[in-house]
Amino acid sequence: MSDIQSGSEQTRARLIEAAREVFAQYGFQGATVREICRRAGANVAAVNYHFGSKDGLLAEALNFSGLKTLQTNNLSADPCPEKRLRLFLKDFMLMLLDENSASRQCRIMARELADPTPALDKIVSEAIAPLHEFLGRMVGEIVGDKMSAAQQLRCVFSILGQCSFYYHTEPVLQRLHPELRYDAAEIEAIAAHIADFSLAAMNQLARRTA
Amino acid sequence: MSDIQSGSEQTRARLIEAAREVFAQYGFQGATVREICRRAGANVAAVNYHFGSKDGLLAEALNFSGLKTLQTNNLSADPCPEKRLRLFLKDFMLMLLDENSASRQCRIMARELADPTPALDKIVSEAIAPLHEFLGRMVGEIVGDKMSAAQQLRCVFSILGQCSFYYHTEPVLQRLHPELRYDAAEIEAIAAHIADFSLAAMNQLARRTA
DNA sequence: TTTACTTTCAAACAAGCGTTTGATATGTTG
DNA sequence: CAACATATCAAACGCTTGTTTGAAAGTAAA
Repeated sequence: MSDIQSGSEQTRARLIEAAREVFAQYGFQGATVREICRRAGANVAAVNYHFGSKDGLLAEALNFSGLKTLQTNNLSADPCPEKRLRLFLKDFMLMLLDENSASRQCRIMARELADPTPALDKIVSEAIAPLHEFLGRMVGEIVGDKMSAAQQLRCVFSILGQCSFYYHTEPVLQRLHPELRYDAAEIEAIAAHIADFSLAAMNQLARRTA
Repeated sequence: MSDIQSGSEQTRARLIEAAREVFAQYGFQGATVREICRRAGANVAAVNYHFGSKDGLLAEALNFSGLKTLQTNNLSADPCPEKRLRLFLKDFMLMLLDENSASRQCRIMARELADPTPALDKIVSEAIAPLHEFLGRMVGEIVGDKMSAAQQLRCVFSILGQCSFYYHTEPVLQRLHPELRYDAAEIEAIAAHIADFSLAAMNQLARRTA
């Protein structure tokens, strides 16, 4: 502990950072321990020494802080739930589509959905379940008591479905609409559309059943 | 050709069928040639003999006829575009979520999105692009000329996003709502919600800009 | 310095992968 | 029948994988 960090802690941190890159890029199956160690400048045996196994490294590489701060900041942003939904969608889509450290976490999570490993349990309980509850409360504020719980849940799914579509369909859009790029302006336009579309639907459906 | 099929053709067919199972279950990377041949009751060398390679087998295992007939049947079902959208969503969600041979094709396609191989080009050009155009025309009939082309495209994405969400999020729902099962009644309820939600949104948005 | 412990490393291990090989049946054709 | 092309097979090839090993280097206290 002569330096800021012990050598061991530095290696651990570099391995975790490299693992996030490689897991996000290739998925758990496609990622190789050797590539992670190469990027971290560490020996192949380092992963098993510090994390026990490749699975152990994945568990430590997960990080949901970005998603959590997004939600806590949103709650204190505005009293109007419609405005909070618009704000949430903008931040969420930027996190999902813009290239940043949080989007890498999203990539890892999305890959777990397509090809679950034991890490999916942690992802669901610590990230997805809170997100569903967060959006559930927001939808509840918007439609009031004019919808059943099942209807409200499906509205949450409709919102999340629209968001995740743009994420999943990126390789398709590159082939069908190569002129379309996910720059900041485009992402905000997408978020605005999802907000318009979803609020229009919820208001109309709440009015109809009222 | 003494029998109904030559022995060679039978082996080919069994390999393709087994490949669809295994690719859908494990993805292209996770699927092994040995497992496919075991299920087909064929020798390990059979894949390379009949299809050249594992990639070649995947290319032959793709089949979009279910998706195509769904669209052609839909076009002649009803003159009213709203009703056609409802019908399409019911059929599409049944294909996506109910267990049948078509849903296996969807699994293979979805896995290609998460982890593209050269087969994605064929999937996009032969299945996804026609589907986007099909829905684009339907949305155009519904909103008329009250929306820009970009807005209409985003409405198509909103509809497809809601559909694919229920597919992608199945492993999550098993953990969060284990009581929820994708039986025929539930799938039809989901399809009806997506139709209600999307038609309410499109009608409201078309009215607003008009 | 000696001792004990932690961390790194090159090398190897065992298992699994897609693919290839050459022999062996199988069926068709002259 | 003989000759030939096709199809199947056990076996092996070359390579990559996650993991293990035992020695070497580094670090800290006695």
